Amino acid sequence: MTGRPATLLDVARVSGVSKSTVSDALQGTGRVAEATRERVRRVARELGYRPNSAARSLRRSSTGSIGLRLPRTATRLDYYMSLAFGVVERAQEAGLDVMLLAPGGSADGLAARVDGLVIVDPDAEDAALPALLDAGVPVVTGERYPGPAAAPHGVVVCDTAGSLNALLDHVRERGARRPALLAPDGTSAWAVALRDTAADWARAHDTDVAVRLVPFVCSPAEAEEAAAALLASDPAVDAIVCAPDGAAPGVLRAAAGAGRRVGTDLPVASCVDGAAMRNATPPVTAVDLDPAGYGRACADLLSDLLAGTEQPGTVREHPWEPRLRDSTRR
Amino acid sequence: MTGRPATLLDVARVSGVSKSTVSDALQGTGRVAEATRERVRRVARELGYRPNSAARSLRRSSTGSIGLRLPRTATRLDYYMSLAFGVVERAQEAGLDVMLLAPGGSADGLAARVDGLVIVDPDAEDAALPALLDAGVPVVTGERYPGPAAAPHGVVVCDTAGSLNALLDHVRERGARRPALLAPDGTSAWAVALRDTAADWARAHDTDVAVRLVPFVCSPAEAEEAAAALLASDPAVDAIVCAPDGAAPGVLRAAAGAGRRVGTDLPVASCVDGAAMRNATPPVTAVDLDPAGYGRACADLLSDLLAGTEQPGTVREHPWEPRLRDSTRR
DNA sequence: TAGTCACGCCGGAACGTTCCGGCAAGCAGT
DNA sequence: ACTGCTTGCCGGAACGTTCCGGCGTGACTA
Repeated sequence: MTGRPATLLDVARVSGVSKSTVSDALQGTGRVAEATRERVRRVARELGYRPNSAARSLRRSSTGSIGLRLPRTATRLDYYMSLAFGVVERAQEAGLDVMLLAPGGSADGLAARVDGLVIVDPDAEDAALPALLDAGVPVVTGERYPGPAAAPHGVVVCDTAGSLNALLDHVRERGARRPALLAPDGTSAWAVALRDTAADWARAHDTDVAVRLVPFVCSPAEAEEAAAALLASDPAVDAIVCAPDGAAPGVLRAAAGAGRRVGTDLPVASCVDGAAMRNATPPVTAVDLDPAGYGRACADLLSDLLAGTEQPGTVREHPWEPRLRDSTRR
Repeated sequence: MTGRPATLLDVARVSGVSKSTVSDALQGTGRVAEATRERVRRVARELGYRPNSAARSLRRSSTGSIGLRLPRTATRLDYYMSLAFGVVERAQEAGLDVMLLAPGGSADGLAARVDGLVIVDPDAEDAALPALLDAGVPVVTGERYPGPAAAPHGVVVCDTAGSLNALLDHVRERGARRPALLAPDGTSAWAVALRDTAADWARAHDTDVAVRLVPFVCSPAEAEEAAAALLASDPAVDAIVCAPDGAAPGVLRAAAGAGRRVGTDLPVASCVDGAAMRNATPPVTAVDLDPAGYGRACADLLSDLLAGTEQPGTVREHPWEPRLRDSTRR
């Protein structure tokens, strides 16, 4: 039982065949009589045989693992954690291990240790990304890479425009005629898409959407200030949609401060769901980005790419789901 | 530049020595003239040589990577994410890769793929843990393992009792004479330590600490209900310390509902810091468990164990830090 | 009866590294 | 000049797997 682990050769000796046959029997490759295959399997099980992954990697020149790189961000950590678990689960189904990469770390010799890479929310500012994208292994990014480097082999995107439209339509249905958007500043793909979408929606509905910029990583205090200024300068605003997570609680406070009742005369919604939305008073309507599913989708695409069952350059879309809560209920 | 990656043999050929010498030169092992060593290093750099980790693992029979297992918990995800990054950073310094393990997954053949394991907040209910602890590789747990299995080779603990005492002392300094504790139910090591500590502190200060049980994973709504009941049934309570994260916002709401002013006549503090504490109104005094540092400490102990510079059975303590905020300010 | 073919299995060579034993040359001490 | 030691380097064997070519056997065909 204990002692040095059983090798292919041990199994071969015990079951009275050659190591090649054992390998074939266990892998399902080559030509092996069904009876032999069964016997070998049984012996392997009895000896507790575990293939040595290092030897296998060496021979196959593939490591059986993928790298996962997450952004180092103060907020949204729980979102990324769920996403990471999604990646791990899907990867495991494909027999792949997941290596967690340091958010700041370099690509140093990484290509030799992973078969592929999942990079979540790639940032144009991240100096290590070009090297990672060029590491010689398939790369899937979660959201598009806005930076200057080779395009990844696969991308999984979320329909930012669609979800913001849905939110705006929703508050309009609730009677809002002049919704406002607390949008993130900066030139990230997400921020730009949000602002464009708000403008398009306003045009389509022949109205205005007041856009107030807040920091990309937005504390409730900053959001409160922005929302308070918004409500003070433009009292006609009759709904607030806020984009960065962490912003909604601040908006709620600003609304209370301005004497507006959230849900009844001021619907509030958020583009990003999370514990803070569910637990706010009142709970805030939000778009659920399904981080675990998103992670699964990334790993899924990467494993298809690795298996060759999907073309490089593929872009897949991951669905979102509105969560309607009291903050937009009359 | 591109093409198949350079091997030891390539470097050897170019620099005119044998592969053994190249290996020795690059590893710093064996006896190599300084001039030769320098030349080999230069050639290796020029050829872009990266050691093949599979081959190295095979030969050394060590994989160069450790496994990280996190609990699957709805709350505290951001805490665990920071912790994970801490593990990765420290592991990287030791030249180790970190494999993220699926929270639910089994130990299946894992020992063959990692040199060691970090298991965070091991749960007695977790059926896979005994197998993991017995996987044949060194294991470090973050917090003690309360279950029935071999003890891990290393443990990093946080001084729960000390931090709760500090919090109770702090509110007492602020004038509280009859503090209450919202404690987690269940028999986890943490929950038990908290309740015992509260009893000890009460005895030492010749007073009572009203203890109200809330779920281990506690939503603000549940905490609000518990706190409201507490304040209603025992109006003499003049401070509330809450243990599970996520509870404090509910306590704040309950206090407002009972007409108490947090910070002035009702200090509130939390045993676990987080974004929700910092961003609450008022911000809540809490114990900062420094998750990233905690993760580093776990990886640090494991790497010492792997290097043989630390004895199996070692228990190390990770320091905590009080964060005093307005919720306990007069 | 000979030729052909599929089947079942085997041997050996890789994969790229580390590590051990050994060998030649140089140098000091007898 | 012989011994003994150190220095610098090398060859080869191992690690455990996969994969390719090949070989004997029996069945089927002509």
